[in-house]
Amino acid sequence: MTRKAKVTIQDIARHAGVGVGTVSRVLNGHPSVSAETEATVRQSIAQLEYRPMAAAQTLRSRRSNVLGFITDMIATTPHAGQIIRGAQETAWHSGKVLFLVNTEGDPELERSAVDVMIDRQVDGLIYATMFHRSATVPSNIYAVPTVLLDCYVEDASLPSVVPDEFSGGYQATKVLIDRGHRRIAFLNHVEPIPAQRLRVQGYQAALADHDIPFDATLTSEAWSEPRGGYDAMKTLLHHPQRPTAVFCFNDRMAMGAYEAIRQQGLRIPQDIAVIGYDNQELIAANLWPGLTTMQLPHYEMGVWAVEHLLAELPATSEKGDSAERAPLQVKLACSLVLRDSV
Amino acid sequence: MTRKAKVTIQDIARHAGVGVGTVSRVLNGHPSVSAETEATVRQSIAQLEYRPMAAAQTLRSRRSNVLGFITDMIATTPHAGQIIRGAQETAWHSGKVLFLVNTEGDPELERSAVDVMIDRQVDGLIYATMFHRSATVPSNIYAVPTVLLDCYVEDASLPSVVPDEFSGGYQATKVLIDRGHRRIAFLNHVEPIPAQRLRVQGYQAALADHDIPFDATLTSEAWSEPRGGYDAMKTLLHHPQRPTAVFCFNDRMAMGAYEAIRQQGLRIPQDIAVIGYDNQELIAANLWPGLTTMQLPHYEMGVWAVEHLLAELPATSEKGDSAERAPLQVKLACSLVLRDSV
DNA sequence: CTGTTAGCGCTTTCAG
DNA sequence: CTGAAAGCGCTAACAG
Repeated sequence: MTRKAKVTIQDIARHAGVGVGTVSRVLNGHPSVSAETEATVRQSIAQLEYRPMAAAQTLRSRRSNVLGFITDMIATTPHAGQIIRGAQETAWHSGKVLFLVNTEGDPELERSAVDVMIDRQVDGLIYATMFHRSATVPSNIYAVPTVLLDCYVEDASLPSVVPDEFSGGYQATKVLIDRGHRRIAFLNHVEPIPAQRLRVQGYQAALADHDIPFDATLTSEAWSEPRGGYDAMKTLLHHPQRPTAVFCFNDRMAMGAYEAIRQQGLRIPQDIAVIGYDNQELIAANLWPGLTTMQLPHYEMGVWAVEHLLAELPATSEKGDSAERAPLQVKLACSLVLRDSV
Repeated sequence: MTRKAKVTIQDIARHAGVGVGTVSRVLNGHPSVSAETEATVRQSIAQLEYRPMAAAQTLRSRRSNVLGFITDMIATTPHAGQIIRGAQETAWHSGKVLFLVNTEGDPELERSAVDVMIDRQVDGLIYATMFHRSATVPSNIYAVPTVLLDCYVEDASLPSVVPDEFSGGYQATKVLIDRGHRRIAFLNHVEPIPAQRLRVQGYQAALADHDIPFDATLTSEAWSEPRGGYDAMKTLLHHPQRPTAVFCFNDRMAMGAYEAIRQQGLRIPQDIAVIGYDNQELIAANLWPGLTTMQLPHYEMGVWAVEHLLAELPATSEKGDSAERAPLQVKLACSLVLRDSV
């Protein structure tokens, strides 16, 4: 294997008969280069297959064109993929690449992950969690432009993007209402996480907007697993005035609800309509009948995070200290995935 | 925000009263430094909270301590997470970090991803696919130490690590045989991919080893989805000599098989034992009864890939041109996940 | 064992 | 508009 020596900017300069400065200028799209010179240079670049060495650029310019992605989620959830994909694709289209570190949520690891990112001069950082929640970030993260994904800090000192759980809960409920249902049960998760609080609020708001009185006996809380959904649904099925529809906190609970409903000899959606949340393909698409559910904006959050990060970056090098405005706290809409359970 | 000036190796040298070379030496664990000097230097480093700048190190030493991870899979499968996690964690423990690029399998994108990796001086590359298959890699990948993950190139010119599908098929079948079953059906996938070919071979081998004649009427092929499993199972259930156990190509098919079995009023595992493949938590753990299945070595493949890559890297800088031995083609075992369906 | 000295490849003044 | 020159922070080769 011939050790093909690295082609440097010097080689291009020589080949094109110009100075290295000029080559650098065309490389960086600097305006003050005559069209003619630029053409020559570009040709040399193409001919010698020159590719600038990132480390040298970073050393000199202090910008790496790398974004750090720190998360606690890779292992745990199939959602992770979409978030990362959204982030990575968006970054790629801007000529950036992603450093990925999975911390499993270990604070010490998070801190050193941030340090490592800083050592590598990342242009910005994305801190993502595996489910929508309040987060505590390592303090050193403030040294780098950062956006929080699927989480937020209580003091809103960092921009963040999360799903709009309230409107998701509202929408899901409205689908049921629009189908003519009036007795709509809600099987909620037990832990007081944002999704748990907000989805049920959306549910109540939708009810209120359609003059349906809220009936507390139609709601219950359980672990958001098939088993929890099964148990909760079973109980609900014995309600003196059985609901005609049920909104489940997530698809896993819906899976359990399906089982309870089936065991009772009832049909979905004729006897009871079911709607879930999360659109976990493996469950939702494969249940019978297919589960109508709400899709979380994973991909979109990944996109937003990177776009926002890039927008915040100092356009040129030293100038324009950002206007110190309050960090955006963005909510992205969840979308309805219609199948056959309503 | 006070723009805290970067602490450089110069500052440390000055602070510790030594030359920069010495500082660099302790940083890189070079042996020829007196314990005393080293202590002083380390103290200065700690005191000034010095952290070396990666770009400068890379520029000078030509090693970035970064590994590239190119894949077509992020979006598509929940398996991806485990592979990435295995790779990332292993890399992290060796002080490396991962560049992640998802190509969706687009060859042109793959090629430029490799170029970008090279520009960034990655120490090595992992090329991972979303399911075990033969791959065609961009030719420029040969410029960097690379290991293939969950795929291989036909000419075996690159090291690769894949699951041992044959032994997995064997094991799964043996579990059934050990439970006393003799009429064991096999619901295979239709596409001629390695898993499809090898799992059934393992199945046949296990049968043969236990003096059970292979009965072709007990095997069938369908799309590896719940629907395919459902249909195939339904047919099988009308077999004049009904099987007492069924080995499904994957958990999705098993899911369909469950439905067919239930509709027939049969019980799992009393009337028919079922074993799947993939251990897709969402399905396998939540089916009732819990599905016994084979776990693919995702995490382990990630670990292996990184370890192998690191082992191949030139230990020092220029020396030791690797012995040009044939690239390893490794198979990693699948493991049994016992639940209640057998 | 350790200080000094070249650069690594590139960007960015500073003069023309 | 463009060439020349000065480093960015670090490592490695070379003298001591």
